[in-house]
Amino acid sequence: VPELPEAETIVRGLRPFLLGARIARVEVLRSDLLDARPEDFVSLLMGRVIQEVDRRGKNLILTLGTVEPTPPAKPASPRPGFKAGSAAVEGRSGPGIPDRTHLVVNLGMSGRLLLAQVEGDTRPPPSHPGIRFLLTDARVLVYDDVRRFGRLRVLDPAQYREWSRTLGPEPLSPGFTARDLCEALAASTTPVRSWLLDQRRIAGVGNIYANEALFRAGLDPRIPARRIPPEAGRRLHRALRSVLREAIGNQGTTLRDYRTPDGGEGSHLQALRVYGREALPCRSCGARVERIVFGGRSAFRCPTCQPWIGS
DNA sequence: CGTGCCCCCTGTCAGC
DNA sequence: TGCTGACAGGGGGCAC
Repeated sequence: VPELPEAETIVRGLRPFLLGARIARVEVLRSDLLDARPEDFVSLLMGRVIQEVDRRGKNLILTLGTVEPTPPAKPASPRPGFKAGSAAVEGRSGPGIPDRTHLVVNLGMSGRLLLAQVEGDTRPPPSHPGIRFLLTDARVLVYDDVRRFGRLRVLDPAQYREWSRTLGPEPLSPGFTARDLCEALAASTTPVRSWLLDQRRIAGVGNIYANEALFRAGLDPRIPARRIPPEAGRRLHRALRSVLREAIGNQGTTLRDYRTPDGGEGSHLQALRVYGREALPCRSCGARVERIVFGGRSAFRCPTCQPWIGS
């Protein structure tokens, strides 16, 4: 489910509860969720403290700090000339263990990151737990995923930068301009809906918001990217940003699996203009919305509001 | 390198 | 009621 607005909602919901928490133990129940060997995955996370909770495209990013130095059992009297810290500050990190690591969580179609064992929690327990992160305060962060299309990986800072570089710009960042979009569109012949889904081009857009943005911009999803004139490219830029912002305001779109961190549903479903509305009247002109399948996925289009451009 | 197709996996729903 | 096929928010691998 999770596209950018859903990932953003999850991050905002979890952040206040996770910052500063320490991972005491990690249980891998479904190792096919990992690329790494389970024992390596676990050892990279054990004892670490969650310092940041963020998002990159559709991915959730937990930045984990070095283990805090364990206080010595008996306070050793500092010897003269002892440099405070060099060993202690590194904590348990030794050769090959970086100070900071990033846990990258791709939720696939049905992944959820849930905080369980919380005081007074009445939500049903995770139905398909895949990875359990046991925190030192007895709470448990659970990665739950019915279809197991999700992936979790731990990257050191250099690997993280390299991975992040393979993703396109964040569509909501101020640095992502209409001009950038127009120039990038001009370089490809692929249908614009497929173009928008490619994470290397823009990070975070999935099938729902690609279709919704194209409706708002008045563009047929099948138009080759490079045939979109600059004027329409600017409309698409504005449409993308507005639909993503509105969806975040609505806490995302719950079609089926997606839930906000507190177990609620995102309310953007009712705001959708074309996605999933095959044969229903266009909200703007009343014409029948049509479903077109290409690139192996459904696209939705109002035939009058989204005319084919030139040919 | 870019593009299109298949597959990963489970659940749900429409149609017979 | 039960079976079968289509389809679902994603993305990696492979052939062309």
